[in-house]
Amino acid sequence: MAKTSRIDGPFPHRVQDADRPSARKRIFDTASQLFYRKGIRAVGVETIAEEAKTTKMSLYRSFPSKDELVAEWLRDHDIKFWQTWDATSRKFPANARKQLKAAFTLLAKHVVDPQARGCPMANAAVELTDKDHPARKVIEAHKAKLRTRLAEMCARLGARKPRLLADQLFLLMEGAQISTQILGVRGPARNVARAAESLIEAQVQAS
Amino acid sequence: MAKTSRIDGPFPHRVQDADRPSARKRIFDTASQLFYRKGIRAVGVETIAEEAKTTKMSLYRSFPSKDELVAEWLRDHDIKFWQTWDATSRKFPANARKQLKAAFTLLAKHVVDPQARGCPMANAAVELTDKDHPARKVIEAHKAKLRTRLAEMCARLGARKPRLLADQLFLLMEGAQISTQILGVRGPARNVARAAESLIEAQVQAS
DNA sequence: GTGCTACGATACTGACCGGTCACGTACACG
DNA sequence: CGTGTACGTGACCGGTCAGTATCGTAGCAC
Repeated sequence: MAKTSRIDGPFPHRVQDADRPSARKRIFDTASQLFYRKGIRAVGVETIAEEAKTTKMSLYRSFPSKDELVAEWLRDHDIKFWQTWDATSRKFPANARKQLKAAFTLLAKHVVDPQARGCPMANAAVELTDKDHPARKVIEAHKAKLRTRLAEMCARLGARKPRLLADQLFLLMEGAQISTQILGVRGPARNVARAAESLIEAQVQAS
Repeated sequence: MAKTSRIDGPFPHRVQDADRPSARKRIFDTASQLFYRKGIRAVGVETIAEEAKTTKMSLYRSFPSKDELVAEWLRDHDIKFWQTWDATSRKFPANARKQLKAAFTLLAKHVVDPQARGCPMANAAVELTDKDHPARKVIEAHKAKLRTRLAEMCARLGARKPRLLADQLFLLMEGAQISTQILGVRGPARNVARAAESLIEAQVQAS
């Protein structure tokens, strides 16, 4: 409850060993990795603290609860996701078709990484079945935004039914993320970009 | 370890109250429901036993461990899944196109059920990150079979690249299952059948 | 110096986890 | 009738869970 610093404190008060990151940052980074790799429920707070070379008390000084730490992790993922998304889009200004293609190329690259374990948001949604878990609204907002953004792009590239095409592309993205976790990098996920191409083509060419 | 009856015993030895199902069956059915609705890790063996109106001991008399109970649940799901699949296919003998369409109609119907929480197999894959969990090989075998079956259908309906189309359809199926858990029945999942139609059409019409 | 801040160490709570042991009993079949 | 089987009861195991309390201390600002 008695929270102190928000992000990392106004500035690092004590630089113990040269530029060792703050306990909060170490905990957050460690938790992010472990949650993604092993799953949320599979990782205890004690494990996080040990792996971050600190103690459970430091964890609870920086985060009100494990659930909030999870939500915080996903909020951070959301921010980084859209940063990457926007950076990729900026490479092709005013060309929604190429922007969309770039997004799928990026996804295809991620999905082929053997380290990858799908989408943190979707995975968390599967694990956290409790409707009022603080992370759930983060997840829902993230995916709703993705859906909207896709629809905007589809509209800009002149799809006949932008929202329909957006939903179809959405399904491909989610499908690719989940299927790597089961059938690996040689599974169906590697054809996600071509599937997107096919769906887009079907909606832009003259019927 | 000391397992006794396989499926339900040769025949019900003791019919306590009229036709009350065996403890094993009650446990299995209860566990199946709870695992699906709340998630695997979220449900303890004690909870299962209570809900099944029996005790933990009866659970461990019928199943060697919780992990094996989970695997058993998924094996059962696999069997029922293919029973439904085959029954649906039989309605359109020698017409792969209609069979495929029927499969997606079935999926679309399931995905619109507000009770549904996606695919038990995929969800389990997300939860059970341990590579040598007994359930993992069940999951992988199930999805590999699905991929193969789709490819066979795509070949039969005359797709130009059957395995590519199968993978694309696979992604749609997985995407629909996962996205209902986040964006609900009004989410992208409701357009899964139309997406499939579009992908199939792109591969059968003259290029 | 004083005070404040960030952090580490350790012990602890109560609840729950998967899994086991020992015992009792109702019922079917020979 | 006795035997075996399926099942219920309740206590129990060691371990882990999230979360808390207490105390000590190193470094900064003033």
